[in-house]
Amino acid sequence: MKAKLIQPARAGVKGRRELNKEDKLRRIKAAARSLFVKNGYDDASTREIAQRAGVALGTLFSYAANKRDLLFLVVNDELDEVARQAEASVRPELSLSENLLSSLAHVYEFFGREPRLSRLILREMQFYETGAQAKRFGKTRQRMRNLVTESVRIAQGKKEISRKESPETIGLVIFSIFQMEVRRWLSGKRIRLPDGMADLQRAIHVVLHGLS
Amino acid sequence: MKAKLIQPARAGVKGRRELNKEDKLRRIKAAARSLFVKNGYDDASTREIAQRAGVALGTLFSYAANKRDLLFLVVNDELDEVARQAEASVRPELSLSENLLSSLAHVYEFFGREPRLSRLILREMQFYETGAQAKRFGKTRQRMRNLVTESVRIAQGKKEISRKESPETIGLVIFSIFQMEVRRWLSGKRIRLPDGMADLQRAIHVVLHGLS
DNA sequence: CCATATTTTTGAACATGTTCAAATTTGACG
DNA sequence: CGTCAAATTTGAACATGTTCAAAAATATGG
Repeated sequence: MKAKLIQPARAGVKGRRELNKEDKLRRIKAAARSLFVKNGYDDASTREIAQRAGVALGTLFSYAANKRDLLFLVVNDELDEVARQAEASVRPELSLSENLLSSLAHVYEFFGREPRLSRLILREMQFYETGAQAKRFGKTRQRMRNLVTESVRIAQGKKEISRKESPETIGLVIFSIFQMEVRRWLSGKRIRLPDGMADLQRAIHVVLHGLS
Repeated sequence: MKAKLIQPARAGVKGRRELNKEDKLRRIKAAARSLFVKNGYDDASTREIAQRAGVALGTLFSYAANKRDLLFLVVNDELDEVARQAEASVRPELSLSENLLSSLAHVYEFFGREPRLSRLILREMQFYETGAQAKRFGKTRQRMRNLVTESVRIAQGKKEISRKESPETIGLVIFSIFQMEVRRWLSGKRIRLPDGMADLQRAIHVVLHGLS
């Protein structure tokens, strides 16, 4: 392993090289996004994406390891922002149900914006772990799962729910339900936010109030 | 729509044509299965599958609409059998927890047999609805979901659990948890049946006994 | 500004999924 | 068996994801 021979001239000063890269990345993201949405994953060709971004075909693959990674490249920034909003919406004074629904509403809103793209994401993310962008995606999902667990912990602290089970176990159950509900919602013909949230609320209600 | 001009000579008598098709289908299934398991989905080439099955490349695509359908072609028979076993294991005299775990154990056993293939199935099935084999897969999944709902109905009939929620709603919640647990199990490094079942049991326990 | 090293871009080349017109095989009927 | 029509198979042809050696662009040091 050789050390890098060249460092940026001065911190905070961007050379031509860095500026060009940033601009290319922006163009590639925009081109990929619009074609994924317009044509779907399989019918969005890398050649057309490259052309629309104004770069050669090979350049695409120096910005994303492969086509799947290109998909994650498109959405990872947006998902980070969604996770941030979700985290910000948790309040200790609210009930568990209220906290869960207000956090997860941000995710529903995001996935509902481009259902077609969202289906691609949910399909391609399954068991996909290699590639820088996929790793980043996994981190964001973990943040969401931790957020649910944290809401559970708060509720247990207020004795709103039993402490017989660990917050991690309960959080995992709720997060599982959430993930499958989102998939079910996006599988439907008409994708309306209130319908999806109502189904989610009903499912969470079953867990919170139990079957005894 | 023209009616078929030619019918089999006599019912129950198979001509050369039909026999050849059956044999080719068997060979194609076997070849596809072994290469999917050995190389994974992406690295199992249709050319190599065709060669191993002793047919031309084009023939493959008259037996399966596309590569994904080829994957389902491989497992649909086995999954039908799994669903049958799961249905047969439900007994009215058992507790809900016992019924659920003994049904779903058959599915765990199946997916645990070839984890690599199972991951492919779970990934490729998401939001995939076109193609004959995919449709058949969906039917089998629905059977499993109905089975869970039926176990819930039995438990409600015996007043083992509350009737405040419909069996469908409760069944969906449990089925969601099951589906995500299987995925989580198959994502792990070491895939051991007892571990997976223990996690599933813990998750189901949370729902059954609630958080009040 | 020049020479040189490093980074970045390029597109031809390759491998693979899928299509389809032509060739082959099979079945029906005299 | 010979003839014809339908079903089935074939593999060349095409489009697409991905690689990589060569070319171009940029930074560094004199």
